[in-house]
Amino acid sequence: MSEKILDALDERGYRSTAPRRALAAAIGEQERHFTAEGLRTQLPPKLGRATVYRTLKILVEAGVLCRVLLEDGDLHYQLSQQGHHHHLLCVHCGSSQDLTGCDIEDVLVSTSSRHGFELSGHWLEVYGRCRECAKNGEAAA
Amino acid sequence: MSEKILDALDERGYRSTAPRRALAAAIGEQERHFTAEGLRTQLPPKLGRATVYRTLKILVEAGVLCRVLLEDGDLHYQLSQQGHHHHLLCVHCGSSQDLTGCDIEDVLVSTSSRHGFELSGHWLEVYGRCRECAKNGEAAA
DNA sequence: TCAGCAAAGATACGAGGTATCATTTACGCT
DNA sequence: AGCGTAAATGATACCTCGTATCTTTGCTGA
Repeated sequence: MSEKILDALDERGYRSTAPRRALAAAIGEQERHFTAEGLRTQLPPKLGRATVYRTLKILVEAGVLCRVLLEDGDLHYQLSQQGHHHHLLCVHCGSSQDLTGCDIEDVLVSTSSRHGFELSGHWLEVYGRCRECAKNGEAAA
Repeated sequence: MSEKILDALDERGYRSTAPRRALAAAIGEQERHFTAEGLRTQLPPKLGRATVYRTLKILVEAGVLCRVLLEDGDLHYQLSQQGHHHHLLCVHCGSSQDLTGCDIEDVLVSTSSRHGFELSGHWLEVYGRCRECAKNGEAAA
């Protein structure tokens, strides 16, 4: 996984450095969406704060990572599908799945045009319970 | 307009104070979504920063205001329709319209359930050009 | 191998927001 | 109307997240 990240950097002309390799490795180990500061705690303290933020920014621009907006407004990061997609965020266990084949585009276009609105983009996050938590929750919720 | 804000506070048992009346009046005058700091510049400097943030928070919880997420990640506030709705944000002139009668709910429910996901909420912002800007833009864009 | 430029790390800064706490003020009660 | 109490305020300190600056380090192509 971390190789894919490093390759993406390489392709864009970014240099391969020790801090970036450490970051790529750490990101590869994340099982969930994560924050910049959370990631930092899993890295050598030597690795500067600015470097973490700089690298995350680059990776988002490169499409390797995407931002995830949690229900409480916290901004997290996670490995991304290429291209446009949305997230199903489980409010119970915190997991997330990517929602590809998003058919809301069509609805949005037609709804917007009814308002005379010429659509150029949108941001959507979906909150709820994932399959696992919904199943377990039937008894406990 | 500001009376409606004050009434909403009263209904919830909040006291009517001079700072709150000033805030309500200022909010009533906003023609667009605004930020906490932007609002503050239109208020007597005497009025504390904490008071502004505290009051905005209360008003969001009361449903009087809603948060608007701009495309660049900035968080703004604006007077809200009661209940669930979304925003059409014009990236050109900065205006916003509320999008009621949102038919994406149905699409979301069915799409989510295909993933075994039990939907509880969502956050959607739509970006594009409003009728005015689209019209003027045909020549200039 | 070494010059040049990208990147790192340290640090300071800034925005936006919250916690604390002493003082002030609204308002229900009599 | 006056009073006691709890709520609200304003000042201030603090926190988080992120960016700007600047010197030093180190990757990489010729």
